[in-house]
This record gives sequence, C-alpha cells and structure tokens, in this order.
Amino acid sequence: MSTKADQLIDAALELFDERGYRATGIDAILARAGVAKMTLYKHFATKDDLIVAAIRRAGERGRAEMFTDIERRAPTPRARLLALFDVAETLVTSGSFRGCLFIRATGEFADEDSPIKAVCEEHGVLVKRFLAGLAMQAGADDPGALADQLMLLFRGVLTAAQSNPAPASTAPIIASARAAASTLIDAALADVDRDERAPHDAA
Amino acid sequence: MSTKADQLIDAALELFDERGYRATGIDAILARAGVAKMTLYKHFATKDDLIVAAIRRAGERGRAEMFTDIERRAPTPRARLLALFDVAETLVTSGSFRGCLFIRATGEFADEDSPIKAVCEEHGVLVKRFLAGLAMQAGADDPGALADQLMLLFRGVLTAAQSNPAPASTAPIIASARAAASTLIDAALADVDRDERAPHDAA
DNA sequence: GGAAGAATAGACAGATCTGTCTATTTATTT
DNA sequence: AAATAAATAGACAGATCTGTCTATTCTTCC
Repeated sequence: MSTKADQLIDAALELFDERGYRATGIDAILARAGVAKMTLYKHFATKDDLIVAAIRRAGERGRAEMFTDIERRAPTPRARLLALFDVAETLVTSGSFRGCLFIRATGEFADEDSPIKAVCEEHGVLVKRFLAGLAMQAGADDPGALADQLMLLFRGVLTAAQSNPAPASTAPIIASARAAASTLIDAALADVDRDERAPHDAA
Repeated sequence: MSTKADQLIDAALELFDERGYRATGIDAILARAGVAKMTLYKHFATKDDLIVAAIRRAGERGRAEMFTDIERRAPTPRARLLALFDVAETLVTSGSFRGCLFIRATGEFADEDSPIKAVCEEHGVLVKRFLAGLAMQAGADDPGALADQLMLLFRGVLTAAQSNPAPASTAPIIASARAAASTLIDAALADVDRDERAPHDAA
C-alpha cells in the first residue's frame, strides 16, 4: 500500500499531460504530490524511472477503462469494434485533451532507446491484441489486419484532436472515423456477413 | 539570401528530429550549424522563434515534396489519393524515421498556446485541403470527409511507425493502410464509379 | 514509553540552458 | 582604401534542473 509512490505517479501523470515530460521538473511533481524529494528518490532511482512507472500505470488504467467501456457499450464483437470510437470520442471531448500520453512520450524520447518507448509500444501492442481478438470473434479473415486498420484510425483521431481539440474540429473527424471503421469492418467481414446479416444488395 | 539563417534552420531541424525540441539546446544547434550565438539571436529573437521558423520551413518543404511526389507517381485523382501511402511508406522507411515533426511538436508544446502549435495545425489543414481537392476531382460526394479519413490513416501510419519503426512492424501496417484507403475511396466514390469503372458485382 | 523506520524541509553541488554583452575579426560596398 | 555592416569567440548572469545529503519530525509498533 505504497501511498506515497501512488501520489507521485498521479501527480506526475497530471503534469506530464499538462506540460509534457521533459518540461515537467521534479520539483513541480513534488509540490503537486505534497511529497518530499527524498521520498521520491527512495521509490524511484531516477526521473526516467518515475516516467516509466507513470506511463505503465496510465497504460494499465487506460486499457482497463477502454476494454470494460467497450464491452459495456456493445454486446457483439462487431459493435464493440465500432465502440472503439465511442472511447475515442470520450477521450477527446473530455474537455482538456492534450494528446495521447503514449504517442507524446514516444515523440519526446525518440532518440533514446529507453524503457519509456518500450512501455508505450507495449501499450499499443496490447490494445491491438484486444481489437484483433474482437475481430477474430467477429469472424474476420485477417483479424490482425482489421485491428491494424482500426488502430490507424484511432491513432489518427488522437493526433488530429491533439492538433485541434476544439469540438467543431474534432466532431466531423470522429464522425468520419466512425464511418470509415464501419466501412472497413464491413469489408473485412464481407465473407462471413452473407450468412449472418441482412443482405443489402444481391441475393 | 540569408545563408546563416538557413544553416541555423537546417541544423535545428536535424537536431529537433534527432533529439526533440526541448531536449535540443541552442549550443548544439550553433555547433552543428557552425554559427555564432549572436548571429542566431540577430535572426531569431528567441528559441521559440527559431522553432517556429524551422517547423514552417519543414512544412513548406514537406508539402512541396509530398504534392509533387503524389502528382508524379499517379495520373488520376483516385490513384493520387492512394499514392499518399507511397509517400507515407517513403517517409517511414527512410531508415531513421523518428516520427512526424509536426505531431511531435504539437505533443511537446501541448500546454502553451504558442505559434508553434498554430504552424503545425496549419500544415495539417493544408495537407487535408490538398487531399480534399483530389477527392473532389475524383468525384467524391463529400471530399472533405474522404480527406479526413485518409488523413486519419496517414497520421496513424506516422504514429505507428514512430512507435516501432522496424520494417517488420511497419510493412504490414502500411499494407493495411493502403488496403483501407482503397476500400474507403471505393466507398466514397461508389456513386460516381458505376459510370467510370468496371462494375464488379451487379449491373 | 521507547525504539525503529519513514517522511520531511531545505540546503547543496554540479550541470545545463537561454539570452546578453564585449571585443575582435571578417565581408562588403562605396 | 575606407567605412559600414555582419559574423565571430567566449565570457557572463540568472534561472532551472537532477540528484545527494543532513538534520529534524512524524508514525508505528512492540
């Protein structure tokens, strides 16, 4: 029940989101967490270690919320794949969206070969794996390819919203993402769908 | 013919790409450009001004190259929309791709309301406008929506490749992006296509 | 109540960073 | 050739940052 470490991670995540990773000093984290400097360095050997721990925590939380949210919103695999963009909409229209923490971290530490990038990449892999599972359940021929495509749209929404988070800008983009996802899912499930869904064209 | 300013911008762009914006010190830029510090501050009032100038230059170059490349690679509007992903592939497989300079800048300066973000956003708007023009030429009902969708895929490719630039990772993603783009273009041009292209299903 | 472990405040070293200033040298132009 | 402009090297101030250290206070547990 290491409360101090948790407070540090939470404060760090807030500040990393607000200001960025390199722009956030240790002192600002300490001030927001209400924790002394020596306590930080007792729990984390270095600032990079704290960054890694914070990003890892954000990944665990983010995935848990994303996965349960998707499963709560829709019952079928197909609808769940589409619900990914409900998640995206929620994220982006939260009011103070400043971009994806993982994409931003990867961008800031692009040079180094640090564990920071590894944790971020792992998050992407795990999200894709989840989507691929849904795609497989939905009966896609190539679940990995469909998952990749939805990941592209998802990352696209996050970066577009980072560029201009105003609802007037994000709303049509999210709508386009949803439409695109629907089209791509349809295409990926074309073979299976003839049996399960109402045929819309030919017999 | 302000050669010194150009050298500074070029050196700055290299270093911003290699190390990031905040992580790049003025001194490193001066050393790489072979220029004295006072010369920098004679041309640019502040480091942020240099960043803005560098990103603006990168945008001008990037768009010029992207647009001519697309027009060189394909003759028809439809094929040119697809050629966007030839550009993406070239970018990403260049050997030392570290992510999109504009996305990374927006991520690093997410807090401030600086001109840096404005220049990055403008770049996105201009690229989208170009794609929307092609989409209109191709006869899309909603050229803006198709352009948005292709932008999502494009941004997705850039961020996915930033996360893992290894060809083994990017190659299937680029292939998926191309396939997705093709499907989405087909869907967006469905009405027009019945006249121009070979019907593949019903009469 | 007394001992042991955490956490605290704050000083500190060493490095780094931006931006300024000076004095000197190089280019250019008339 | 003389004068004007541009660029140079490098010192410098002031701020900031990470990480260490010390001495003190709080908590907890026996």
